[in-house]
Amino acid sequence: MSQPRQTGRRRVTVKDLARDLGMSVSTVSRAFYPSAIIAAETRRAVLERANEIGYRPNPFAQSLITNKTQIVGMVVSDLTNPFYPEVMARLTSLLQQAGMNVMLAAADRPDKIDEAVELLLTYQPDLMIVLATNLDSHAREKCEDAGAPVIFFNRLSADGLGFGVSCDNVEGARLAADHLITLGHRELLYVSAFPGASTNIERQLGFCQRAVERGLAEPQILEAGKFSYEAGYNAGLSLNELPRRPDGVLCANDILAIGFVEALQEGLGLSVPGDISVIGYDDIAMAGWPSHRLTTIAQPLEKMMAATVSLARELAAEREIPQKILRIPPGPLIERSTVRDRRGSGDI
Amino acid sequence: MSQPRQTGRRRVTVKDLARDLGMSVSTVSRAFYPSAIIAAETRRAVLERANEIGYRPNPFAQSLITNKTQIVGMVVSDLTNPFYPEVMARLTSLLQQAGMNVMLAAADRPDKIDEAVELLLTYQPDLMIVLATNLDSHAREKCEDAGAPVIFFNRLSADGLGFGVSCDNVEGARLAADHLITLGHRELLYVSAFPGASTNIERQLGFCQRAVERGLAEPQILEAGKFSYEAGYNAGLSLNELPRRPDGVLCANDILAIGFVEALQEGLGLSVPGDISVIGYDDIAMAGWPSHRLTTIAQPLEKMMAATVSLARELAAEREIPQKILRIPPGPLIERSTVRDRRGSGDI
DNA sequence: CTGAAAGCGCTTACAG
DNA sequence: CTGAAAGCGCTTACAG
Repeated sequence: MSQPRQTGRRRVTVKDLARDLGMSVSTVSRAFYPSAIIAAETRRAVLERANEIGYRPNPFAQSLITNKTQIVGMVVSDLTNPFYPEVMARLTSLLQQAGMNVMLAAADRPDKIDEAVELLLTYQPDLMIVLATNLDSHAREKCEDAGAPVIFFNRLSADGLGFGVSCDNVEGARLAADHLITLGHRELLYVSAFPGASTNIERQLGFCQRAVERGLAEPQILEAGKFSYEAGYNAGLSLNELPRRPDGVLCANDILAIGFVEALQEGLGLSVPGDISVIGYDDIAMAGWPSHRLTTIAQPLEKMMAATVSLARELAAEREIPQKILRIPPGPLIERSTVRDRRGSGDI
Repeated sequence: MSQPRQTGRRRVTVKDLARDLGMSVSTVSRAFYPSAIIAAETRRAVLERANEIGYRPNPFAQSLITNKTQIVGMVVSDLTNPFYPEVMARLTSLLQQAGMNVMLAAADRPDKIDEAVELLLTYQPDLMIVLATNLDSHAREKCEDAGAPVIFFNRLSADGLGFGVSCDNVEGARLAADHLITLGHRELLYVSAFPGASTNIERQLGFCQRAVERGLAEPQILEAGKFSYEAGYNAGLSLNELPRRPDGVLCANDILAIGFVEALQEGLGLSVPGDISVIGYDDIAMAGWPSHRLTTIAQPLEKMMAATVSLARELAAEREIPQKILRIPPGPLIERSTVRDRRGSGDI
């Protein structure tokens, strides 16, 4: 049963299959390329027999010639935000169904991501997908020089170059502002995460913009610094340092919001939504748990992933594609229990 | 700046480097193999120049000859348990530092994992690591036949074959039982997750075993069915169907415990630890959040990962290694706020 | 210690 | 439509 590993039966090659079929290797090889010129009957025979004896072209040998690897590199760094692991698994699964394989580049510290990418590049991925972190322009250029265009998922490259798939965060944040304002909130706050992240920038922009459009003062900003539970918690603890006590807040994302709310409740003894209303962004599974019941803006995840996969297919086919940013409309606002109706509660 | 992709500068090859140095390709090639026979000075010169002009051996061409790919396949399925994403990222990072690259096989449904593995196998990984899911014996054999031994992380193969790295779950669960019993709990319950998972089986075993050793009745068992928040929540809701009301419970893992506790509190209006004490297993970050403050048995994660990486290195070096299971002693019991001292509270 | 040559498993002009 | 040949970028006996 479990033979010594060495002995593992030798992989079957084109030669074996060709001999078996009494054909040349050229012909056999052609059967695997839909656009190759070969008799239909011959192709059928080859494919059938290949299946029987378990032949699959060796992708390494293939890529030596075609310069395509069917490998997509996935760059991740901080998987602490529960939004990403699921995306990662689903995306990988979809990509595999499309015949591509994903290779990972990971680093504990964002500044060490460069090395990881470099190693990955060695395998000449057809393209890269960046998740849960960012790539500086230098690293992005390195990828492109190596022939691998990069797709930024749920975030844009700082310099606006590269491909991108993300939802309309400005619009999503406006939804949040509208919800709060309509329900009578008058003193708004935005809890900011990593200041350089496009998602953060856009959400802040949409939220503030909509607030002044509707006649409120410019919302206050609290810098949490990162998209994490801890950052949200610490931000919550520092609420009292703000010049004015807010009654409605949008956090840069759900995990931040969850930490923020807990700090308000446990640390400051405030009630959410009694004293303050809080909205998140993403609609991660946890946001629906009884312990959080966080009102939030959903991400159009299915559409974002589908867009990413179809972009990946195009890119892998090496059609010359101009860089572009795909914008998906934001998901709806999901009402749960962290926002209260403050109309007629005695404010102006 | 951003030239058309086609034009990307051609990758530099051994030939280029050899010509540049005025040496043969054989010599240049040898410089990259520590065990190859080559003059020290020659090697230095080659390596230095390679670095300057950015030459790296093409791993595809290499593997065609060496039959080693430096690729480790990572099989994942359900990333819903927060225990795994971090392991995945850290492990990948460590493996990369050791010069290996990880390729992912993912599936939404566990029963579709086979296809994903098959596709991955095409790239002839040197070994496989199975995370957050299981592989049936058939799939495992397929991997081994393809020359890729498999390491099960935090779980054992159902048939006990393959390599494994996991903590001593029996011992960990005994710790939990001891803690509960010493603090005066008398009616114990084990909340079981996926019945076939070795972790689940071992934890149940250790817990029950220790309880009867210390003179208690055999603990009751509640079947949650999966390692997930939802499963734990539903199990919690069905607490009243148990013949006897437990006062101390061990859940198969943290995420299950968190769901379980929330159901008790929100659904049944019980107090934890007032009415019932609950212990988890893993010590995921979330267990320490103010909203949960879950008492739990920590996993010796660092050691488990280090053991996995060193096993991976051995396996990649193709030394003939007999299959073995690495057992790490469990981490300590972390006391937080879901267990109460019941001594002298009026029981027997 | 170094170089010329064969060969890994494939694809793809080039003839026929 | 099919086959023989060259070649992708490497490594590794084999001579020297």
